[in-house]
Amino acid sequence: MRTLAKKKKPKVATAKPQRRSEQGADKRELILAAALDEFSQNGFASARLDDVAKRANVAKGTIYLYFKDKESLFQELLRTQISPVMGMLEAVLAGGKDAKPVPLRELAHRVADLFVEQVIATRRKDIVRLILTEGPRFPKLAEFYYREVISRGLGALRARAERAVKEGELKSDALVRFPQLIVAPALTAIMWKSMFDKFEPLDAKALMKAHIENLFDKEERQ
Amino acid sequence: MRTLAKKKKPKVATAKPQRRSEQGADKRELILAAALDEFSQNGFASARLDDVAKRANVAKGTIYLYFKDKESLFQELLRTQISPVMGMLEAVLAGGKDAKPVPLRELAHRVADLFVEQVIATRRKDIVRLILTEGPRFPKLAEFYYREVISRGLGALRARAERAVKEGELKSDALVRFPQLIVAPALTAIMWKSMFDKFEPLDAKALMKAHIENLFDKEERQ
DNA sequence: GACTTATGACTGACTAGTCAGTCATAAATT
DNA sequence: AATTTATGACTGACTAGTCAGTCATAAGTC
Repeated sequence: MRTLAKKKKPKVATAKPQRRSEQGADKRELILAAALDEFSQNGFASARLDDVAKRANVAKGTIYLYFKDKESLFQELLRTQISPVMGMLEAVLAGGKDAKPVPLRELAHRVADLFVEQVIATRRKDIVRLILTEGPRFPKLAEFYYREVISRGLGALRARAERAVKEGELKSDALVRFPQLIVAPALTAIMWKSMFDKFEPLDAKALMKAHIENLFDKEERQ
Repeated sequence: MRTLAKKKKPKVATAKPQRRSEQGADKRELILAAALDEFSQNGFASARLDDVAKRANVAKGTIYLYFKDKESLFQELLRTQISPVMGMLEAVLAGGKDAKPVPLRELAHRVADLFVEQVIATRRKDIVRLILTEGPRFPKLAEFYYREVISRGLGALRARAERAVKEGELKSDALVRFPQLIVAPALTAIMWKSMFDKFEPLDAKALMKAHIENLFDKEERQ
């Protein structure tokens, strides 16, 4: 028995694809990509690590050099893949914090565009779907997401909605009480695309646009 | 192999809790109820039929007297539990078909109430969640739902929205193009309740009310 | 710079455990 | 006693996780 095998995670700090097999895209990334495919196709329980390994062109044991077990691989996948989006989201929400205040309506369009382009149109939508579908069975994950993504995102939206009410951009406080209403159609779009798109394709961008116009248009129609 | 086991379904027509063990709620129903618990707690793949049997106070073999296999049990569960709701829904949507036309706004409130009371507040919300989460892995099921529930429901909503536009109740055709927008928050509420309710409880009824007011309120504000 | 030794990333056959589905037998019913 | 309904021990397919061994490369030695 290898006495040190416990906390392995080699190269965690370097991030360089070093030595042996120079084309060597980092194995870790290969495995994560393969895992996304398998998990989003089969769900956590039915996904086989043998298949992940095969897809990543790696032996099964290699997975265990980089991840403690199946669940760690899964959770790490879901955690790491969202942070870039959160970064962008925060940038968008912050934009206009200082100088001229961007109207909430404009902000909503930007957030929607970001979401459509960076999530719904990419494989990240599968990440979101996995969180929605497997979340209830992984309390740690649900808590992480609530803390890091949901409460932050909705908190920011709520703050902007509050300001919009004060400044007269919004007449109703519905969005302050339920900022979820701003993003609800985005979730619906994700679920739709993964189940019903083959029967009736959905234009997510148009959907979000129509939704936001619904929320704001009438405000301005005197 | 029992040659008849294929299309078994004993007593399928009677629907009476008959004979033996007079407290005897029909075994079939017992099994379905237990299955809902296990499946919604663990998902299809991780749910164990041993546990379903235990919960239903029945031997494992008994399950196979009533259902062909695990997947049949699952699919039948999801199919049968929604039809009563569809019945109610159709009643609501038909109400006002003949005499005085109920405004779409009023209709939306009724649909929302129905959904909140009959689905979100009950164990049926778990049925919907299972459909959303497992649907992609059961194409037959997804197709069934699209055909029997989604396209019908959205079709009805779309027709009413069209009329509302013609009659001036709605200024925008957004709801005609995307009737999904009417129900999106309901799905969000279901997902929220199963993942985040313990961190931040959501008042689904108030959410739906705020949403519908958002959609219609401003139309009428001169 | 050739030759030897050391390293550790990588492999995949193997183990131990799980669970859907079966079936010989028993109980209940008619 | 014949038939229907129920039981639960059992089987076999499947898979997460392990670990002894391999080998490409790096480091040390002359």
